[in-house]
Amino acid sequence: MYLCVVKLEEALKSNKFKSPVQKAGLNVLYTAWWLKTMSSKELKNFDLTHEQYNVLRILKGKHPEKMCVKDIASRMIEKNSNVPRIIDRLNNKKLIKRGQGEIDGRQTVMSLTDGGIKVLENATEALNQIWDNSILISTNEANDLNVLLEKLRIKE
Amino acid sequence: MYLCVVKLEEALKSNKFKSPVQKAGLNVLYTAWWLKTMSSKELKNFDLTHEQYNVLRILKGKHPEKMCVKDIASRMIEKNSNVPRIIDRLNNKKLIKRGQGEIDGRQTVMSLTDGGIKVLENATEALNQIWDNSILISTNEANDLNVLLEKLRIKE
DNA sequence: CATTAATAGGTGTATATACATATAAAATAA
DNA sequence: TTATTTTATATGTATATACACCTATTAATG
Repeated sequence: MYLCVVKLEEALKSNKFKSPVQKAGLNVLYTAWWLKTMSSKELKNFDLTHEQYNVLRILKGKHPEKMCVKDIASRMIEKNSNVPRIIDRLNNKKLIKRGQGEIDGRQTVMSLTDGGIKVLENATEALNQIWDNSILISTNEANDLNVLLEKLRIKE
Repeated sequence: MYLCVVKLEEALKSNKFKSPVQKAGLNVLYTAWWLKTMSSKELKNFDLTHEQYNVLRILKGKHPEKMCVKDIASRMIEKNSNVPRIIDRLNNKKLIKRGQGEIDGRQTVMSLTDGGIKVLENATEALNQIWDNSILISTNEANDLNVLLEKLRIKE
């Protein structure tokens, strides 16, 4: 199974990398796909996509305060996510409630419903378990990884 | 601009991470988005998406040999890519030519056209330059990153 | 105040992802 | 050889991404 492949060379059936730096970039892309696929499989049990889960998690951070679309968007991992449409789907499933902003009439504001909180809690527990069981690096290694990834993203 | 944000805490406007390991996972996801967005902006100049470029690059690896859909799919970074449809678009743009497999009649086989080679070369040059200018880690750091990412993907 | 500019969000389109199902050819078993 | 299973690919659908453009407000400016 693809999810168990370790070496990037095996995963991409290639060992022609321009440089260790290019390989690291491809390795980040592949690892992200690996993480996302693993998470999505679990979230499917809760009828959630990765992005829908992400919006619920963000709303939880301010609960019971309401948040507007822009605030949510700025906290998404993938910044080009189309939040209004993800919101639509969560609203259809009654996991959030949505209304007009009272101070600023342009804003659409939303907050979790009780059902949304419940689903989020269960999904989070399942997801944490999957990550704990599947990501077997040590805390020190995780810290090193965080340093390197942030170094990678530095632009002068 | 988002693309210049360094710290994950800033990027996600959050500093509530369950653990360094969880943060590392989110960091991988965010860094992948960062890399993809940067690359896509450049590829747009060549009327290519990231995935279309990926297929061209894979075909180049065997050129002038033909490759079938399955072979291409197995080399994609994102394994759930729907290769037949990406192929369709490359074929419409005449960057590849497509035909029936001669040995195995089920297969669709394709290879780069001269135009495809040209576009790929130009896009690759531009992309390499962007990566070289934007990813400023050292070779040693890249090697460390590769080790850590592969460690992260180990399942028992 | 009236006009103009900026902002928040909605909507449309092309492409991609994730996954289920369909179809035809090939491999295998009976 | 015929029937069955497997394999390679195509296709359909729901959701997401990336981005352009539209509308309603709010903010800024003369």
